[in-house]
Amino acid sequence: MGKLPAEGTQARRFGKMRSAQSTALLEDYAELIADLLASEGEARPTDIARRLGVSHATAIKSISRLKRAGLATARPYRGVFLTEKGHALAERVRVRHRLVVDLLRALGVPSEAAEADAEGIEHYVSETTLKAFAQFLKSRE
Amino acid sequence: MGKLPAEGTQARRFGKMRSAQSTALLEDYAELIADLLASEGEARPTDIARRLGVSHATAIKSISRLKRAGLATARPYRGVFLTEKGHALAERVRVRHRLVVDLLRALGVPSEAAEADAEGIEHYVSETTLKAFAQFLKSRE
DNA sequence: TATATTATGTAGCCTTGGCTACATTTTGAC
DNA sequence: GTCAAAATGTAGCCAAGGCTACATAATATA
Repeated sequence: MGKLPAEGTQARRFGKMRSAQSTALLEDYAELIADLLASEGEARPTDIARRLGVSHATAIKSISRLKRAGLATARPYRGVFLTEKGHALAERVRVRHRLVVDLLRALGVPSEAAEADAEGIEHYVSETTLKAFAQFLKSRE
Repeated sequence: MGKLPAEGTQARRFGKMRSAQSTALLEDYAELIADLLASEGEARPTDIARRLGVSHATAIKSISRLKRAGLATARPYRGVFLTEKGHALAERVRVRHRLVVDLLRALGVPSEAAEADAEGIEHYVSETTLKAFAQFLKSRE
């Protein structure tokens, strides 16, 4: 059976997980907005909503959270843009996403599953683990 | 840049992620309750709360969700038990957790980071990816 | 046994992140 | 330039999952 870790250790792990969970959504929005800006030249709430599979009302509400977090700016009827901080986050997320997908692929996970699973996994991978992933991929070349 | 996947594909991936997110907590509770039952002979709300790092009130509320989901039973002041369904879930989660930790370790992630990250990652690993993990580990022996 | 401590349970509040329904603004087609 | 369609925004609802504060039950100790 899963021999129990010390109470404090276990509580700390779960706490870390909960905080990762709360930033996961912001990360996804930032990454998607960056992608839309790059490929379409603009990021409109309706497109964001369609791509995330949520209602436009939900997307708009989340966008205002991004604004509150200092990650995005948006004026009514004028699309969404990322702040410096938002761009930096999006870039970090993009790199991490790529790394997770590449690792899964290297382990023999089919592309579609790798892309889909990475969407969830990426938010919970620590720097330490990311380094190990990169190392492993490099050693494989 | 992250070339955008087709709209529908992307929306489906995010939807899957959201549904995984909503079961993650139930999975964690089931696993922890199983561990406590195995090692202590009982699973008390206060212990569960301490191990998850939440208040006992939060734990009790979550336990009632487990009951509603048919995963657990509990009578006032008498501890928490798992139903058949709850046990089955806990067992599946335990196996998956082990596999994820072992894989991370095999990739060179230090134990503590592997255990901590697995806590978040495990909920988002598909059957397909799990199989690939097992295969990879086997090929390494 | 009486009492203090600990565990459990309840109530009520908050934020997040979904939704629908409705109002308003912009845009595009005539 | 008008008017219909599409996009955007607002309001209000819900459940999940946190919390604190308070009440009650069980247990351990003097």
